[in-house]
Amino acid sequence: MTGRSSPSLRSDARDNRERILAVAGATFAAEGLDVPMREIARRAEVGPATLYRHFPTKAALVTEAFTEQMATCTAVVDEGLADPDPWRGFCRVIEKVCEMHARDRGFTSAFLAAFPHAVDFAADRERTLGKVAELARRAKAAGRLRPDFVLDDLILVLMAHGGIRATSPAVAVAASRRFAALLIQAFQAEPVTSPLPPAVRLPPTVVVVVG
Amino acid sequence: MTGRSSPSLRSDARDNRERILAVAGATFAAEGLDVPMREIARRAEVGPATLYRHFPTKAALVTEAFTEQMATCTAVVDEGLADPDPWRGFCRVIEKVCEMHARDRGFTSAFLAAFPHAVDFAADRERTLGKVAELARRAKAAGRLRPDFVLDDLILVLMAHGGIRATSPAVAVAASRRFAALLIQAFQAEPVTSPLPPAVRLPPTVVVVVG
DNA sequence: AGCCAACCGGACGGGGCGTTCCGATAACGT
DNA sequence: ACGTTATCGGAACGCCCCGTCCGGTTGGCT
Repeated sequence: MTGRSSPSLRSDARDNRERILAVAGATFAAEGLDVPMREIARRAEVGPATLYRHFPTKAALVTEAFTEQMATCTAVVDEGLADPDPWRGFCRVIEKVCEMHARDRGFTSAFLAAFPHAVDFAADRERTLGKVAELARRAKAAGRLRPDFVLDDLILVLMAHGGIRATSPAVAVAASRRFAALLIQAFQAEPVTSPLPPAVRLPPTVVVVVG
Repeated sequence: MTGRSSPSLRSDARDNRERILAVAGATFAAEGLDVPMREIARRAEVGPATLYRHFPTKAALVTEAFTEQMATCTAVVDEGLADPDPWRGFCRVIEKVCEMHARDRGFTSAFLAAFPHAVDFAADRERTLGKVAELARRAKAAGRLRPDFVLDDLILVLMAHGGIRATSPAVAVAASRRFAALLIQAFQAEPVTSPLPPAVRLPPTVVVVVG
C-alpha cells in the first residue's frame, strides 16, 4: 500500500511520517476535515513543524491520508463492474460507497472536493466515475436502471449523502443505508417496491451551526 | 411581518436594525451561516458594536433573520395540508421546502439546528413537523405514500438536501428539483415511473474544504 | 436653539488556525 | 567514539474572528 515511501529517509523521520498518516486518517475519518493541523500533530506526538516538513500543506496531508480510501473506492467500483448482473453491481456500488462515506466523515469532502495541487486525486476520481458510467450503461441496457439516469445524478446524491450528520458512526451508517435504499428505489427503471432498511431517528440537533 | 419592532427606539437605531436584518437575511441566504459577524456589519454599513447591541449573539441574529422564512415554511405545509389530494400535497411540500432550502443556504442549517436560546424556533419546527406527519398519514391512507415512510425520513432527506452545494442559485435550484423528484419517486407506494426534471452538472468542486 | 441621553463605530483584548524560524537533538557513516 | 547532518519541536508570525469598551456624534424633546 504505502510501500513507495521515500527511499532515503532517516528511520525516525519515516516512523513519524507513518504515525502522522495513521493519526490523520483516523482523525479525519472521525471528525471531518476541519481538524486543526496542530491537533493532528499533538495526537501524533509530533511538533507542528515536523508535520509541515512531511506534508507542506494541509491539502497535501489530506490527499495522502485518503489515497487508501480512494483505492478502496475504486476497488468497490471494479467489483460492481465485475458482477454479472449490472443492476446488482450498480446497487452494490451505491450502497458501499455510501457506507464508506458514512463511516468516514472526511472522505466525503475529500472525494467531492478538487484539491488544486492533488492532481492524482482528480484523475482517479474521473477514472472511477468513467467506470461507474460504464456500469450504468450496462444496467440501463439490462432494463433495470432508468434510462434518464445521468452520471451527474450520482454526484448529486453523493453530495447530498454528505449532508447527513449523526451523533455516532452507528447511527450515521444506519441513516446512510436507508438513504441509499431510497435512492436505489428511485433509480430503478421498472419500479418494484422493495422493503427499506430500518428507519433512523436523527437527534434534533447534531451540529452547533453557530460556531 | 416585523411589525413588532421595539416601540421606543430612536429613529436611527430602528433604521439600522432593519438594515442589519435585511443584509443578514440576504447574506445568510447567499453564503450560509458561517459568515463573520463583522462582514454583516460591514455590508450593513454599521460598526460591529452596533450589530452586537441589536443582536447580542450570532444565534439571536440568525433566529431573527429566519423567522420570516420559518413562517413561509409553515405556510407551505399548511397549503399542502389543504390540498384535497394528500399525495399531491405531500409532493408539493417536499418540492417547495427543497426549493426554499436551495435558494437559501443558511435556512437549511437554521432549520435543522437547534438554537439553545431560540426556543420559538424549535417549537415552530415541531409544530410544522406534526402537520407534515398528518399529511403523510393521509397520503398513506390514500395508498399513494409507501406505508413504511417515517417522519424521520423527511429529516433525513432534508439533511441530505443540505449537502447539495452549487456555484449559482440557478444551478442549486435545478439540482434541488431533480433531487426532490428522485425522492418523491422513492417515496411513492405503487411506483409509477414519471419523468424527471432536467439533470444538472455540478461543477467538479465548489467548496475549498481545506480552509 | 440647546441640552441630555441614546446611539454610533473605531479600537482593544483574547483566542484559534495555518505556516515558518531556529536552536537543540538524535541518527547515521566512518 | 565522534563529528556531520538530517531531523525534531517549541516559539513565533500573520491573519482572522468574536465580543466589548469608550470617546465622539446625532436624534429628540423642551
